[in-house]
Amino acid sequence: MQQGIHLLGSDFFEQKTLKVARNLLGKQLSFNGMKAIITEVEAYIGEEDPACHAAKGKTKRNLIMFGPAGYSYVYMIYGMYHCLNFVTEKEGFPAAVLIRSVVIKGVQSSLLNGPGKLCRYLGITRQHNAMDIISTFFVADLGQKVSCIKTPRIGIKVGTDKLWRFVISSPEN
DNA sequence: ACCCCGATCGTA
DNA sequence: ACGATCGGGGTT
Repeated sequence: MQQGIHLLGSDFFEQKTLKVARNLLGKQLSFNGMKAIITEVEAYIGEEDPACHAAKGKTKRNLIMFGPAGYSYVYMIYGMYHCLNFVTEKEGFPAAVLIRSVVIKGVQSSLLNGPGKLCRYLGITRQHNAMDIISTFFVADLGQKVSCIKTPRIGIKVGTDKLWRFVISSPEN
């Protein structure tokens, strides 16, 4: 990788999920030779969060969410799409951040502005579940400061009372 | 074996 | 507003 770029490891992800989510905005993710800036995320936090996949306890699918921070959680949705998440918080506490939108230089935003779309474009599938983030997605802090807005999460029927969606509102100060 | 549902997306 | 499409998870 380039010099001066700091890759985010388990120390970054093993924090409160809302903090991780907010701080993932503006970070760079590298996959299949493409560099994507994260512009929209959502937090899913614990068994008390009805929208979290861990709300009904541990299953084969959501097992990785119960493990230590710093691993990917990729699942298939609606039989056609995949969603990329980064597991957060301490082992035993199931939580993750869903990557909902990214931008890639020179790529139409319409191909990247949705969790299913960005996985399709980047080539992320279930085989990328439970991977070590630092050596698979190379999430990097480029030192870019961004501001953001908070909104309710999208596309869910429960848990819409929480403002757990974070979107970049302006690229720089 | 069967049924229901979904952290989506494209089309209408 | 709606259908595509199929794996996960619970139930019979």
